[in-house]
Amino acid sequence: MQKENQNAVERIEYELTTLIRRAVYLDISDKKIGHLERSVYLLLRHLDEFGPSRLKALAETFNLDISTLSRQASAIEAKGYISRFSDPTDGRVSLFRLTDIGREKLIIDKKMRIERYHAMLENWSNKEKEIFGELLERMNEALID
Amino acid sequence: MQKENQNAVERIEYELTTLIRRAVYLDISDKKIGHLERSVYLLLRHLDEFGPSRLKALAETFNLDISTLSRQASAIEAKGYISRFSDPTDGRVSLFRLTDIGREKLIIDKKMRIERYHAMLENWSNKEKEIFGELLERMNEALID
DNA sequence: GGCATTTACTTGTATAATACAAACATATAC
DNA sequence: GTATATGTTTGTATTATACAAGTAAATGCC
Repeated sequence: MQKENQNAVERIEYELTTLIRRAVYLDISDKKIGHLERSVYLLLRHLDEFGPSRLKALAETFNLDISTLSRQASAIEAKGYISRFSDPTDGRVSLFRLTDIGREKLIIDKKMRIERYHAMLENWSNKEKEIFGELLERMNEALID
Repeated sequence: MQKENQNAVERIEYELTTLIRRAVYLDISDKKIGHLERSVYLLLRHLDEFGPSRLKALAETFNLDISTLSRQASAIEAKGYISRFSDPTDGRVSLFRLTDIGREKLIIDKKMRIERYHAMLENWSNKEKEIFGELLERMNEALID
């Protein structure tokens, strides 16, 4: 039993390492899903899901330096996908929210991503997809430090 | 049924995107597993598994430009983890193989990675781990273009 | 058998994402 | 009201990457 368990974990380690390499590549290749960079997609998705956020909170969410988020957000703002407004209770804070254009772009890309996944997983049963989603969610929980 | 399927795929899309962000972060953070960079680990692992390889083949394996692999390999060679020798049948080709030190480093890091995964997945049943490994492998198949 | 073309790799250069540190603006504490 | 803390921006350095030019070796063709 110990041995089987060892093998299963070893396989997970191997496959996850491979998956990350392939997925990161896919994201920057010609076959990239949609039009938004992964970082932009994640930021828009976060604002859509959690509402207006400040830089510091976004940096923590994405495990990136605040300066990095500051530049990312400025770039995305320049594209018109998010807009900035001052926190009325604290003049130091910039809050960002999705613009209508940003929401539209997000919806389009999300749709494309989901379609791509549908195609990749077309020969999986519904049950398998459900289980995979659940296990991935648990894996993500486990990845939080 | 269509709806459930849709939700399952949506969840997979969401969780995978999140997983990639977390895993990439983990890899460069203080809590990084082991001592080797992910790229170095992957290269050593590949040489261990498939034997001596040339740059072009490695670049294709990792979906990276040959020039990138050339620099990576030189750096890893300088650390003494791999060594270079000429293909006796083709003087243009450099072949790389693991050195004893490289193999040792690989074994150490692999062990640490597997231990970390063991810890993260400690409350998963053996059956769940097996299924997750299998589904990840199928996902990786699906990610090949 | 020697020149043209192809192949494998290295090196030069540019770009993008990132972190860290310094600067700046605003808020809080005493 | 000044000193300190907080939130953000900007300057600088580093790293990973791609693309293009250069170099060395092999292959093809007459």
